[in-house]
Amino acid sequence: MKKSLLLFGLGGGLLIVLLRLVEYRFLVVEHSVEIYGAIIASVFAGLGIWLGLTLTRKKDVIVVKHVPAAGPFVVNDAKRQELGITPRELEILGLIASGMSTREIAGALFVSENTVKTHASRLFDKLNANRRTQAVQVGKALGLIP
Amino acid sequence: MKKSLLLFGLGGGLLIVLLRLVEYRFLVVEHSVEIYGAIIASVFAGLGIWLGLTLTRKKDVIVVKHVPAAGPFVVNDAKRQELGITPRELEILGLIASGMSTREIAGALFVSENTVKTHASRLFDKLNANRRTQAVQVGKALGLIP
DNA sequence: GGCAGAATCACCCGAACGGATGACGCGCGG
DNA sequence: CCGCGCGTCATCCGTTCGGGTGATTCTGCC
Repeated sequence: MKKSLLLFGLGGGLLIVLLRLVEYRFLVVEHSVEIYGAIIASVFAGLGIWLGLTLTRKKDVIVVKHVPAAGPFVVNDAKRQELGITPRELEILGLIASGMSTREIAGALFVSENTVKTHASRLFDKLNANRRTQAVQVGKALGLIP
Repeated sequence: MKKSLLLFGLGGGLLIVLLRLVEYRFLVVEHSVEIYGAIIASVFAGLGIWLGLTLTRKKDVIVVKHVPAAGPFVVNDAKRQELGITPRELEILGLIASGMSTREIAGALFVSENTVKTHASRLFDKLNANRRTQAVQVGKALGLIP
């Protein structure tokens, strides 16, 4: 924090000196005072914002309590069919959401990893996802998984 | 927030006009440019600080969509600290859960991908996860994320 | 004023994942 | 019977992840 203030001060000083040095070269023309002022204003406004942010950061921390969830989950079958997602694919989605890897899923379902990958690919396609985490997120949003 | 910006702009404009009006009355003396600049700098630095503060206070306005009886979510801070998970790591967890890739997260937080990877690694460590989907699942189970 | 915890960034490597494509078998309905 | 949807399996290739290590800067706190 001290460093921030120091930098701010130095920056300000430097800017003023700098502007002073060039004022008769580029800036002092008819009515240039406004321009000069505007530049200083902009720069210092920016610096001020930065300083304000730097000085006051670190304060979030939210408190809370846990929310017990809703009733028993039922799949949104309408949505499922609407998107053309097959039961098997939905099954894979569930397992993905539970944090399992492709290999683990293959093992659990007694199929090859390639098969799981294929299902997953088609699933991602139908969900407009290209990452499994994204697929999970979308799946939840659509009520396909708990 | 829009209002803040508006006020800021208006204030700035007014100040410039004001300074312009009085510049030949009180300020234009020998070497007054520095004084003029310093005043503007100070004022705008102050304004910037204020703006920065105003703009960034209160920023958690998450969603909570169509879920039936679930109250607004709040982090299980006890659990967080118990596991030694830092706020930053928790932030990364949230973004991961929302389906973002490492690269996207890096872009969103204005840090390098390496940094995100480091946070994620430590996070997985603390959550005993070795896949991001697993981390998400565990995180949800512990009430760290919605 | 210095130490401990964070946050930041970097590089490497092997494993996992995602995308594209092709193929085969099976059951069901026209 | 033939097509179609579904489930199954495969290979290739490029990208992303995860894990390991190390280093530097801030920042909070005693």
